[in-house]
Amino acid sequence: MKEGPDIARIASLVGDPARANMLTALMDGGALTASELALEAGVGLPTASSHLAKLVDGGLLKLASQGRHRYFGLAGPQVATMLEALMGVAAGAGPSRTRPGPKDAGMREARVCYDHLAGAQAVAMLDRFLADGIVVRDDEHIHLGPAGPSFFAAIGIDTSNLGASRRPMCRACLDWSVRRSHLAGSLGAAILDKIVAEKWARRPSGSRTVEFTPPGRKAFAKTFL
Amino acid sequence: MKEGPDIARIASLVGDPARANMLTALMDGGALTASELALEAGVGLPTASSHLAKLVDGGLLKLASQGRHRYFGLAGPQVATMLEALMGVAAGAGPSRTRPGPKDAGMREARVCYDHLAGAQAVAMLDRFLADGIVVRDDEHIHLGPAGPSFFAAIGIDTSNLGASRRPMCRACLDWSVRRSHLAGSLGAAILDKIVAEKWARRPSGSRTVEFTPPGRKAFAKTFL
DNA sequence: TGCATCATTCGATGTTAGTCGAAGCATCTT
DNA sequence: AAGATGCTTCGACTAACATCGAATGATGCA
Repeated sequence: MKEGPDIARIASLVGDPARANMLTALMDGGALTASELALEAGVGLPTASSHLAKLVDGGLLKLASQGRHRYFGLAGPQVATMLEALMGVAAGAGPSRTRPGPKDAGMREARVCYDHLAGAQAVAMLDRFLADGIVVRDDEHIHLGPAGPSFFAAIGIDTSNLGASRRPMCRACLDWSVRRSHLAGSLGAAILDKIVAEKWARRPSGSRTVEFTPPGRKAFAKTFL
Repeated sequence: MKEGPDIARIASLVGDPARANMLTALMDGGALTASELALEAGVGLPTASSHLAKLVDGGLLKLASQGRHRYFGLAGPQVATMLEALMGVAAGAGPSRTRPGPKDAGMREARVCYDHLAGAQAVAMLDRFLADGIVVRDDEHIHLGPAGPSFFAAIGIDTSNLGASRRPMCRACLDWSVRRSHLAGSLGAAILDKIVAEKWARRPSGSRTVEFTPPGRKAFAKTFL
């Protein structure tokens, strides 16, 4: 009767509210200490420690000990993708979706997903990339298209460098708010880096939203849309 | 502190082993009755009923009452996508990544997925069907192709009969071990029936593996590959 | 070396939720 | 109408686990 990977084991890890809060707090790709995560989850320090041990043991979190601080972060991009997929179902199937506040609207528009851009802007960007042959989609995988290298070279992103790492350059990541895919992988990360480096947008601390400045939004649209 | 969709709510739904088994059993997009799902999950009927009520209430399953039967199926493709993402993390981050035993190897090669063949052999079979125009794929749906009726008639499967049922004849089912699609639906079931009827393979009780006999494997390859 | 900070472990408590037997509904068949 | 089948509800039991207070361990600083 048991077939395939043990899905219940890791789903139950995410199933606890305290742990779920910790995981969502880490979805921006950063790493936090146990105390910070305890505050984030709204539980005491011993409780948080117990939860974190389980998450690390379960392979969802990776632990980086630095001196007396112990930083916890998501184990990898796959975990972030899984959490986004969960959010997509939760948003659609939620019982009574509390009306989206202004902050929530910003989240739908542009936010950080692990280390790349997500939200309506990110989905529109991938659409344009596909339309212009900058990337091509092969079933589930995404590859650099014929127009890709020159396009990215023109804006200062060296694609030949990105392929060197063992990490895939392009990946499709399902957007929970738009319910369509956006671009993840090292290329997606490089694009977010550029947006921040050019000061087109800023990332308020304590939130995943990405707030474009008025001129920054124009520049982003001109370059990527 | 609470932000975004209630991810823990639905993760905890998947977090119970019995419910997880039910959901994976429904990943081919088909619909099963409460009794069948109880058997699938390895729990009693009252327990299964309780679980199913929670899954429907949580928006993961949709219920189709037909007479005294009540068919449960996944609420939508997003749910399947989410489960797939969970499997991806579970397969990669699972601590019990024990070396695949002989039984597991058999599972990857050929197994039963509800009522049709799955595994490497099934994926190869669908590839051949697509290559020869026996079936054609239209985005997500699969239809009988121009060469289909005569092909199946030659081996004793009457395709005009299969369309009569309310159940779709062809359906794509994602294979968790190969990560590509194989053929489900009543046609897939008919093929598995033929394999068993011809005694090309046997199905050990208590397992989903399909064990081909040496001559049976040859006959299967000659006919379907 | 001593003190302060950060984090984990231990023990105890309370709540939640999965489980099944028996009974109750609803539907189809004869 | 009577029986059979499929499923749900009720009630009680059990087990797992989240939670916190207090104590212990680990690290860095003065």
